[in-house]
Amino acid sequence: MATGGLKRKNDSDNDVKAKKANNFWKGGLLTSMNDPDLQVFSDERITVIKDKYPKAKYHFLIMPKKNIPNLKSLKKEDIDLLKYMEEKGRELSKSSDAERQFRYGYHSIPSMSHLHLHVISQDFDSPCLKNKKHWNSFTTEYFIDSKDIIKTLEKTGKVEHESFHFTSLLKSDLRCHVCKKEIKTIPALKTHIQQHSYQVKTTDT
DNA sequence: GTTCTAGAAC
DNA sequence: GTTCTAGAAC
Repeated sequence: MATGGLKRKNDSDNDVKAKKANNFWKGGLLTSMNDPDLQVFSDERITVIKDKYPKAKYHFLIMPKKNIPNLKSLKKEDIDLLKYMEEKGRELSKSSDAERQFRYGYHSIPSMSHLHLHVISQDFDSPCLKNKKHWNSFTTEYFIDSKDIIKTLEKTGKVEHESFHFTSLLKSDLRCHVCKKEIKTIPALKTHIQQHSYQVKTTDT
């Protein structure tokens, strides 16, 4: 049928347009980098912004000015830059709240383009933390410590991993990051972690 | 990455 | 009936 062929062509055109429109958000970090409301620090090598949808009381993103799309594009020559980013992150968390526990790391499979180091306090106390993917992306091995990335890069000259393993981690059962207890739902988990709020301070360990 | 919302789970 | 999750977004 003639209309059949025409319809298919229009559909595929629309698919291409839709895909473009639907993927536009992936570049959002480049816009956020230059947003004065989000930017907290900038020098010749890096820009630091507040995460637009923070998943804890303190949640920063540290990005190189140099265009590094993802972990896979890292080269040995970037080791100093990665160390500098982590160091800046530690300074920043100390000046934000020296008593609070933080982690410094990368998502194994980030949603957005442009390499970004997460600097995130371990209270996970935020209305923007809403679902299983949010939780598991910061509390399972999906979150890779900066130190481990640097170690791997130093040892092997690259950072690569099997994506299926990490994708499946996002679907893991919810577990408290402090006491490892399994909690059935996000609302129950959010209530539960409040009782650990004193433990995610670094003063009395 | 978020928003929206259908329908699963309770 | 309400809470909660999970998949589409043209």
